[in-house]
Amino acid sequence: MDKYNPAEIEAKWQQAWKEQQAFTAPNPGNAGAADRSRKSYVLEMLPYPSGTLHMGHVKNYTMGDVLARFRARNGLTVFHPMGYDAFGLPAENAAIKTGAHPADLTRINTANINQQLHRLGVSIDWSRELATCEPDYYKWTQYFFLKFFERGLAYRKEASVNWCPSCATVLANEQVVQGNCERCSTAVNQRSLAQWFFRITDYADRLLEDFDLLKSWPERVITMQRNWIGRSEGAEVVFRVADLDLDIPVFTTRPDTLFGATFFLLAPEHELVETLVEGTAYANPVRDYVASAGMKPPQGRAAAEREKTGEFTGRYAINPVNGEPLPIYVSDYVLMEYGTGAIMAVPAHDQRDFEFARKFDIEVRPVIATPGGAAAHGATMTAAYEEEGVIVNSGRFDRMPNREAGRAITRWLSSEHLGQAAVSYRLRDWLVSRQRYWGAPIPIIYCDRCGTVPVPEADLPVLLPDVEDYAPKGRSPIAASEEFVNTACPACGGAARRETDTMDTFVDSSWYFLRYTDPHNNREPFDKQVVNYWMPVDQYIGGVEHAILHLMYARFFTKVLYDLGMVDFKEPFTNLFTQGMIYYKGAKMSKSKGNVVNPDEHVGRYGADTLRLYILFIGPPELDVEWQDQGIEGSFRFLGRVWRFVSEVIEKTEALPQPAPDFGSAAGEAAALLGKTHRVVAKVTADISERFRFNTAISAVMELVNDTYLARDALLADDEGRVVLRFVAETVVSLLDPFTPHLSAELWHRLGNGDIWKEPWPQADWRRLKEATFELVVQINGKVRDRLKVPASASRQDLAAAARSSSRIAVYTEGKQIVKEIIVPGRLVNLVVK
RNA sequence: GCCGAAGUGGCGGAACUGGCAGACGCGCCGGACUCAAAAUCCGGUGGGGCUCACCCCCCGUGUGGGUUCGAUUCCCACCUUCGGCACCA
Repeated sequence: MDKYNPAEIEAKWQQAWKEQQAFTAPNPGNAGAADRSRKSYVLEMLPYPSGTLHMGHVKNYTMGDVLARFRARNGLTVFHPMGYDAFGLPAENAAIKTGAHPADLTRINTANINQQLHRLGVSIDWSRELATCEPDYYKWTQYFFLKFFERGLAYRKEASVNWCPSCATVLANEQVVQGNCERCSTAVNQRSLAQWFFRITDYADRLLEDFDLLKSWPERVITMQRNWIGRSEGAEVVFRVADLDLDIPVFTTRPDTLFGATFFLLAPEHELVETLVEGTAYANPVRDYVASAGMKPPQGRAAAEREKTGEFTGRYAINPVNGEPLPIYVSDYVLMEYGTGAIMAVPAHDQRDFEFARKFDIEVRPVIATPGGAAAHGATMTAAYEEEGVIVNSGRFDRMPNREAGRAITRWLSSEHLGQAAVSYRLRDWLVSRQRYWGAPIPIIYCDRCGTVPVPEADLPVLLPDVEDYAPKGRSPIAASEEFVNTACPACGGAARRETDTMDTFVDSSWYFLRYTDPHNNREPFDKQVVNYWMPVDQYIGGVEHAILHLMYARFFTKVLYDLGMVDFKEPFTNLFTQGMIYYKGAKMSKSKGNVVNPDEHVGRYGADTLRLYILFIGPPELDVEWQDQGIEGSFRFLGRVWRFVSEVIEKTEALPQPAPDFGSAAGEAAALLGKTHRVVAKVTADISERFRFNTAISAVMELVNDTYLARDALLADDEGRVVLRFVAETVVSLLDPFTPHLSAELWHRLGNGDIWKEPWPQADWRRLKEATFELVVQINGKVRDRLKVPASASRQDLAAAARSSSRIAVYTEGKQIVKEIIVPGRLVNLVVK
């Protein structure tokens, strides 16, 4: 018997898969293409090629591979492609440091990751491999930008935007975490710049509605997106400024409190601030206030605990419901980015307004009383009343429940043309410009005569030019390339300049899953029939850190493409699984903390199969788990145990009579082991397909191997036993295949069979699942007092009788009365005694 | 502050619909094999008590209550940890 040598067999089978193109999935119309009802698109989030794969990647790709291999062996045509999210800052920053070209660095890194993925043995259709930084990919990213532009979904505007001083580029709202850059954690500040946006806000309602189309998305991911979109229903109400010919609309979710408004607020950035104070004595203090608000970092301004500040403008806004003049203040707790940048303030029913009113000594006027009681007194209230209640002090709306009053007031405003029902969103348009080098150039040309002109489709791709210096200087490095910038206007032929910003790399990854379906198409981004055949993705797997960013952008992109008639589906990812992180020494693995476990080292020492097995055995895949250095040793030992057991079976069963005898006569230990085998088949199948519980699937196979070792000597004694052992060996090898494909391929072959990845998945024989006897638990008053071996066929009466006649039970029932019997067939009998 | 997830042996974790808590693995202890060691195989391993021959009893799933014949599982309150959002009108 030779020793388990993972290095040797893994190289051998990886070579075999490569030569046979074992995991190539043919497109419709080609030989071997399956009926669409049998397709399964299994996808893991594509890696950013930053040098090497880390353990999170190993977990992600192993999980995807287990599903892909499992589904393939269950008769599905599996589509399992891979690519690289290859544009982005790390390569560019490395280029700045070393002087190498980002393209060269990226090529080295993607090649390395390709090698690592091959060494992991993942069943990828490599014929569809792509990198988002290749011109034949980003040509189509630019093409989509033009399509968005045509539809008015890509637009340029001057706006206050997030600026990361360290990355020297602007960021989308989604890429600012707690006021810091999502990538480098530097504090983000605001700059006013002309930038390109995608109109994702137009799709806010559809992004919300279509959650209904998503199956098995984790609730928390949907909740995070829902909160991020932040839809609020309310009303827009127009206030007129006294003495000036000016109307200012406000958005409110509480039209029911309109009669309680006692002042009015503008955001410091509001365009009418200057108009209100110009030429008055209030001008200078207000201007000073606006200027100081602009200096504050946004996260400081957003602190709820901060004391309210503001400045009176000397002007008054007329409350449309009662004609009352409300003093207009400027305050930085009003955000220009939300609603209209102006609010009516109702201190009695909004805590923020309440704090402001107390500080500036403004009247607090309650208009909602507690449901059965009275309204508070504005002068003595210590906090705003934000609960539901009954309307008071509001003229003819008095005594209405407040929610109903809100609707009635909105209707009245609408009929008087003073306002209407309105919806507001927290979601902002997606800022896609980046002032960096390593990304897809935005295909736009600026002409003095013709204005903003899209690059004609025939001229795509707009190639990224080579430049001398990649260092960020607050504008894109490609702006330094005269050759690139200066061009002819496609409309008039006159001198014009190219846009020099590149696109956010999240644009690249918003459609890569579509390109996989038709990656070599050079006439269009993909063939419509082909994309509709493979899409949507049946199972998407990735980290929860993309809950909002990538997953929302990709959903948006897909909806736009649907509207363009390019795809026939509205959602890209039908099922989503978000994996937990791997911790080490109590913390996330990170280079700066120095607690990184390198996958290559473990593949080198134990082999890929051991690593794959261990990373799934360690715990439930959706939870964060702790990496244990000694734990992987156990997985390696287990595979050695499987290897020795199967090798021994091969030796001892060579001379078996052919054809093999039927199991029908199996009895005793042979029958017990057969039963166990079928139960394990059923459990592993269910754990993989229904629950994603790979850890318990693996432990079930371990149990089977343990049982087999104990029964081995007895079973080797006769032919019938040997036949059973051989069956168990084949089943173990087959069940492990999704987890340890190299080991299984090798042992399956040695057992005298063909290629295991082409074999059907084992089926549990339902007749053998049931055990002949079971252990009946007998409880007295809920405490376990005895266990009895009883036949599985025993009736309820039999169980009760068996329980009562137990000598151990007699001790507890003697001299007492059995007041109740609870009988759970197949499990227990509980006797309640008094 | 609001929303969500999680708290089980020395450690990672299991217990699927309310029914034997601790499967499986790590670690540790003991035995077999060996001149010896490694590897391997077998057994033990929540805490406490006992007439400790493994018979039996008590306690035990973050804390305190509740529902139930019976609760890791359901309900209420609280504590801790981790994620998300956070002056969004």
